[in-house]
Amino acid sequence: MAKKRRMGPENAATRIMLMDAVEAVMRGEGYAALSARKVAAHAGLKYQIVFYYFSTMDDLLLATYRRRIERVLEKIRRALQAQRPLHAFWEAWRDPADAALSMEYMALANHNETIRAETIAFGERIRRVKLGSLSDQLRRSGLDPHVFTPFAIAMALESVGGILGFEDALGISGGHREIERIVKWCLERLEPDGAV
Amino acid sequence: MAKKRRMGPENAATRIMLMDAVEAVMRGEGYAALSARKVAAHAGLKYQIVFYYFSTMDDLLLATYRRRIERVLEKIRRALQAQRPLHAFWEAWRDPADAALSMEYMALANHNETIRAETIAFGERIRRVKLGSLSDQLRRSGLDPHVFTPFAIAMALESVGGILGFEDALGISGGHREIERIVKWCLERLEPDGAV
DNA sequence: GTCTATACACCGATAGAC
DNA sequence: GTCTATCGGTGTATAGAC
Repeated sequence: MAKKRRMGPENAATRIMLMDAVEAVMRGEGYAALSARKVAAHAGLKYQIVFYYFSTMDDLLLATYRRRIERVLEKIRRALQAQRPLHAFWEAWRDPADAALSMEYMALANHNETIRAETIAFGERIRRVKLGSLSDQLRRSGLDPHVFTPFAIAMALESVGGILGFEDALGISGGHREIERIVKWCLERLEPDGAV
Repeated sequence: MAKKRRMGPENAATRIMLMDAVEAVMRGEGYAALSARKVAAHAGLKYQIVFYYFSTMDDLLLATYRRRIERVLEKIRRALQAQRPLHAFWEAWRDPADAALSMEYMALANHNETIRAETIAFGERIRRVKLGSLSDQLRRSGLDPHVFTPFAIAMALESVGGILGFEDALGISGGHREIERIVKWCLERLEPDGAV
């Protein structure tokens, strides 16, 4: 795996800047536009620097994706520790800022083997985090616990929130207030205001 | 717009083959891998033929996307004319075969202006089709019609079905049976079996 | 209708200078 | 740590032969 070429340290500031640049390029122009030249230019450097810190472009992409996964997991964990976890989860996920980037990585996962493997593992970890936090919360909702499982509810919120965020990012807004209303209605039933 | 270069007719068989090839490449390798060379090779021809039928690569992509939009709309229309429209819609949308391709176009819409415009217009048309078909069906469900509007329900099904299809395509299956159960439970309430 | 020939830009990656 | 120089490969697009 390791190339003979000499490589920079893992904790260098430039290394971080390059990963930031990857996300900036992906957000703005999509993963197809990713290139060592563009990434380095975004950081104000010559493109060869990329290969000093990362052995291949794929390595750079993977490192950036892993960093993002940790950040997203942390965001979810924090939301699930709120007084009303489902409400917090919904608000966090609905953010359109990350929707475009998520979509990009999802498309990428379909044909890039390393990103795919990472995405599947990511899915497993998300599932575990959700299950651990929501089980107790839902027992008092009065709904059939064999139908409305914590994971099912979390995934429904995640799916609808994700699509909503994507459409917002795209400039579509038709029908969104309707959706918000139905989601809020459901959340209120699952997590009543006073019931701590 | 029109280039001076001579161009082939709109109804040529090769033209269709090239659009088929675009979808095949996008499914297998993603939109980043799209190139005149790969598309033509997939059709067993030299890459220059692409520029005989399409003035630019962007033109080819747009024509292929428009064809797909019409097909998807037709699929939805057919589903909504079934005895139980929501059930049919769910089954149709859950198909993982198209999930990868949809994801690809969604990511593309975020930074390709022509695809974005087409996607927004597509969203409007879908909305109209749904509203026209589902309004009557839902009046007898006994649920608050101000909360459970036809469009909101259709979008919920669409979102969850889409994510499920994507995960299936990726090889993730954890939790899917749970989701299926909750969706089926909801559908059964909204569209009881005997109630034609 | 499809091909060869040609143009020029950009890509990832390496070796070695400073 | 970052640069210059250089490599072969691939990309879009055009002109013109068959």
